[in-house]
Amino acid sequence: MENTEKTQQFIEVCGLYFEGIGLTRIAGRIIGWLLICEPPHQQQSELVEALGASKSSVSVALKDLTMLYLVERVSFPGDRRTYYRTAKDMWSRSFRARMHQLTELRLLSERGLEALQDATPERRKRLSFMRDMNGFMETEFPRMLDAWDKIKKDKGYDDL
Amino acid sequence: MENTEKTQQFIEVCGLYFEGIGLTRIAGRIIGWLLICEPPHQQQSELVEALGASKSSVSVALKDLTMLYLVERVSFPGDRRTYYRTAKDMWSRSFRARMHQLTELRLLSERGLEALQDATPERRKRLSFMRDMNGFMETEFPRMLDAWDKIKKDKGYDDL
DNA sequence: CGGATGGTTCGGTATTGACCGAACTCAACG
DNA sequence: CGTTGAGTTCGGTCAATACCGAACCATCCG
Repeated sequence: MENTEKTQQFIEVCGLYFEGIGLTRIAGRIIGWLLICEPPHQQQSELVEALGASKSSVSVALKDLTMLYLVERVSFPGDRRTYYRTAKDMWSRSFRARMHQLTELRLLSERGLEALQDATPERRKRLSFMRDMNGFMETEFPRMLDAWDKIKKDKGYDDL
Repeated sequence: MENTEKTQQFIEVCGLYFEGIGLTRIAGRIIGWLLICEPPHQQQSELVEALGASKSSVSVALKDLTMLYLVERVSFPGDRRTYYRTAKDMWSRSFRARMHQLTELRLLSERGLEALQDATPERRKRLSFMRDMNGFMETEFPRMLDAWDKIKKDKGYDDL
């Protein structure tokens, strides 16, 4: 497959971005590549080729990405090879993952409040605020996702 | 200041949480401590004492946290020491930081689309979707924050 | 049974960076 | 002045981990 200067850059920036949010650089590059490649499903050897990474790195990165539901495995009848492509719900999935951080924060605040059970309301205020704000976001977030789901259909993105 | 088993645990969990989202463990512990301490403003030496960390680590962690607007410096007339406390807007600040990640993702997708200028719409679809979804979230997110801002007032959290 | 192809696991290397202790700077005060 | 306290900067150490190459496993063909 062709590989222009610009696509190459795109892949690198992807690598850096996803590395920045906690994945590895190679995993990020894989995502980048899977976002632009044709066809959209690729086998490991193709990724190795396209990214100039080692078989082993690609193998483990794909396993991680699959675990995170960012990438999914695909197979075709009469072909024993495994292909990979960006997962159907990868984006809403990662939004939900982020939402989960909200929950963690709320739980954290509740834990703190428990530790300060007998303290004055004034002292507990910082934690109460933290709990309430994250609780609010926790309920609003799914609303946003639902709203997007509707728009998504209208825009003809059903299959993504 | 007293330091029970439970508060100690809270601080450690905070350390781990914030380490998990990209800060250092010590920075996380500082946040944890500043969320529950009395008075809510502390000087470096008190943090060193409370957390059992070194002066240097606390110094650099506080600098980082201050740069990120998660913690702010406070001073009092007639007292030349510097105190630190959780920043007034630390939570909305970190929400906005997260929102910024949405923007980065959208820009990333636009970069990819540019690289695929001459490709078929079908091939560009993955990136178009990514751009549109993040764009949508980018506009909805501030709405959520505004909504919270109103509720916040009603709940008597004006000063946080 | 080879042998080729596709993929995983393992050991080692090299980089990164968090943290600490010690040395240093700077003020204020005796 | 020197001393004390508050804070920063520097150098070094230690732990974590991303990545690679090589060895290994499995499955299908001739």
